[in-house]
Amino acid sequence: MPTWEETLSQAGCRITEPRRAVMTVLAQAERSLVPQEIFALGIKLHATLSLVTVYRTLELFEELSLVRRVHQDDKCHGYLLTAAGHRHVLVCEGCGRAVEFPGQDDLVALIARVEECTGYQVEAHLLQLVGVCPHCQ
Amino acid sequence: MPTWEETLSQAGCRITEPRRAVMTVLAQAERSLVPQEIFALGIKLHATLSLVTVYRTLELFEELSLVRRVHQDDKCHGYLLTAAGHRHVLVCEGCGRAVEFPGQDDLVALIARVEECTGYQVEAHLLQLVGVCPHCQ
DNA sequence: TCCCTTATTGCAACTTATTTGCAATAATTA
DNA sequence: TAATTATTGCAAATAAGTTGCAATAAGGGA
Ligand SMILES: [Mn+2]
Ligand SMILES: [Mn+2]
Ligand SMILES: [Zn+2]
Ligand SMILES: [Zn+2]
Repeated sequence: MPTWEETLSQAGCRITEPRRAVMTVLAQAERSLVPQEIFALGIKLHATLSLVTVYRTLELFEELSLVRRVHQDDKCHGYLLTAAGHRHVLVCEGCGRAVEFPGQDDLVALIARVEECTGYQVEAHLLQLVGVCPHCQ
Repeated sequence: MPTWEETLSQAGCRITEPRRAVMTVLAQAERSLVPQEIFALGIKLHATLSLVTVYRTLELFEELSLVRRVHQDDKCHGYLLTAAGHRHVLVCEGCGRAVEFPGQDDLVALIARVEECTGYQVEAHLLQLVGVCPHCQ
């Protein structure tokens, strides 16, 4: 698996200080962060970082699948670094800490059944679990 | 299962024209609608309806589990009438038409495994499928 | 290493989206 | 029908996200 720098380069994008800052912040985070939070932490790493750039960077990173967006009841636009190969996320409702887990196979049967019943052709899915992390129990 | 009017009454809330309008709009919708859309349709049923009231009504309805919020890549705040007993939703990426389907059981094994692996205690889940409806195929 | 080209940034201004205070209104209950 | 009080709509305030544009800084080649 390529590094994020390689992914950027191969996409013809430049590796810049603001992008480095955003990536570092996300890499060190132990829960999903909203743009505002990423900005607040990122400005410590790159003094001239702007919120606008955070938005643009997240959009780019999401396109390149470097980050994933998590949906919660309250805040809907938290961002999380994408773990390689994993697809699903489990978020702690106490502290927001999130872990990713594989499990594609578990849904295959379910999806087949739903397709049969509804006539829809399922192309993607969003599975997100909410719970309490060991820390918060 | 109680009607939405009963649910409201039992919660000590009043059954008003604006709320009736919002509920009617959602009941007639064949896809999830954002507040703005609900307002546009609702004002035809209740001429003095305001967008502010739509927001407040949706918040109330969501608390009472009368409506559910669907999360999509683009718009994250679509609302859908809650179908009794059902938990999951399948949204058409073409036209937005949505159907709900049961399937709690399918996730039991997966959730047990995830709890084991992560130490989290899973309390809820968000499973949303995206596909193409028969209409759009 | 220095230059050149051009992707990227940050500012400022703008557009939505959502929230809140408050007086007027309308749904209940007696 | 009247009294009570939840609810509404307006106006104004926030918050969230977007866009135009000139200044800046990657990074490929000389
Ligand atoms: Mn999955
Ligand atoms: Mn969302
Ligand atoms: Zn926690
Ligand atoms: Zn469709």
